[in-house]
Amino acid sequence: MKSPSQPRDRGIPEATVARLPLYLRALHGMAERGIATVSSEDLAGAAGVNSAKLRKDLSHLGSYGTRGVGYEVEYLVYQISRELGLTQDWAVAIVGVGNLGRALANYGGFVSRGFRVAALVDADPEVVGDTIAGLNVEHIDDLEAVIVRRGVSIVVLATPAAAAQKVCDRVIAVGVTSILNFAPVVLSVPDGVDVRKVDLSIELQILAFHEQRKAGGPLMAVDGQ
Amino acid sequence: MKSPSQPRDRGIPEATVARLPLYLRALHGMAERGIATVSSEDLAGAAGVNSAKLRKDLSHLGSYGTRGVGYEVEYLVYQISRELGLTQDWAVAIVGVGNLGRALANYGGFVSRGFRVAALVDADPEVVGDTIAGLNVEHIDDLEAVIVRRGVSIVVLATPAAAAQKVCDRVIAVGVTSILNFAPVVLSVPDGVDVRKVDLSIELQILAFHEQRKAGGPLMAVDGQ
DNA sequence: GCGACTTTGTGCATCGGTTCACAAAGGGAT
DNA sequence: ATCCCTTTGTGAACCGATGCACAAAGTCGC
Repeated sequence: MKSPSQPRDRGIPEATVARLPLYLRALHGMAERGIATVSSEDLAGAAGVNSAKLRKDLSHLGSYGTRGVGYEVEYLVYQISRELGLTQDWAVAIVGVGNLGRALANYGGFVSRGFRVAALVDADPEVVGDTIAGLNVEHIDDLEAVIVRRGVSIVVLATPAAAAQKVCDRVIAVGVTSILNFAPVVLSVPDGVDVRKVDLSIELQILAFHEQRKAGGPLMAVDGQ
Repeated sequence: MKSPSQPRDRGIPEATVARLPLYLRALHGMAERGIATVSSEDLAGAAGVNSAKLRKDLSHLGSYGTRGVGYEVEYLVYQISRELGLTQDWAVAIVGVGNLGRALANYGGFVSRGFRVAALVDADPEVVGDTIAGLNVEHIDDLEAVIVRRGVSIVVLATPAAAAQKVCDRVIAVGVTSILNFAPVVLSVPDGVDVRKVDLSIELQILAFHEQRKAGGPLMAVDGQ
């Protein structure tokens, strides 16, 4: 009783969602090299995952493969893009134009498909008014107005830790529900708001942990207790 | 028959390892504010996790709490730091000094404790020889020599996608087993090498997915098939 | 010194995610 | 038209992580 070739399941597992962009990237590469169809085995290889997992992931979107053949690259690109919401474009605001914010603004790669940096905002009068990556840096006092005027729906927080929660509260107050946080703080947000965090320091610490393990475990402390 | 107050379990769950830096950050904040002891409830709150989870995480390191009281902040900071390997300092090399690499080099915050940027490497003759964040940028041809000479054990890849795998192979060849990858590619590495990846584009795509859901699900395509 | 109170550490049930392994489905050759 | 080969889609077992709920352990006041 299931209609075939239709996205049916509204509830896609979070782990699957996190991998879809990976598949999409691999597929884009294949499309560029003129590959028309791909098997789950090959695509999984390119994305660095297990083929069974890939098939199960894709099965959550619908039945888009052909048994005995594989998946049509272009079609799959479209389906995944649509599922991820990349067929529309998203206006992103970057708040905090320090080292990192500036790098993000200039880093063309990450706004490749579907995303557009629509505003830069900072508190430092020294940088407000500057043009970075073709955009005028606006003052933090105008935060709400800028968000609304530019139709921003995703905010990237690249402020100092101390300012992040405040900015976060303000953008949520004007309806933003998606935040990418680079500040090293745990943001507290109401239900319905998604926060993803990127913390370089944490990543390094995790690496250090494993590195230490490989080097022979935590040093046995000489002190008895 | 278990010795109390000793780190006993050599196998700490990966999920726990990923949260330890979070606890550590919260604890540092508390130490600075002069808080001497903290309950699992409070610490969990500050780290944004459930208190049962926090207690179970800490229990993997040993029995460092006092029932009826809580955890001693300074002591716990030390134990977690030691477990994560932050009592020694780690020399980090940043390969690729473009927008992002430069921002990372200048971003003092993330090298706060235990980490030290020991080398910057790039392929562009234009930037080789420049001084960034007090460090001389060295040429990619000298990559291996620099890694060895400076005792680098963690490499941060901030190169263009096309160059990442090559650099990765080379640093692994001279013994590096911990890599933090910012390039949007899936690195293939031998067993025993840890790679963690940070991909801004992927994070945005995940946010877009949820944002679209909130806005009423993927648009029902008008075309029948 | 004792009892009430607080908070840890953990056994257990549960859940989401991964992996295996195979039946079902399609394509292509003869 | 039929058979064989390839590859998908998925049922089911497994595995790690989560969260509840409580006994054990310790503190503090009297």
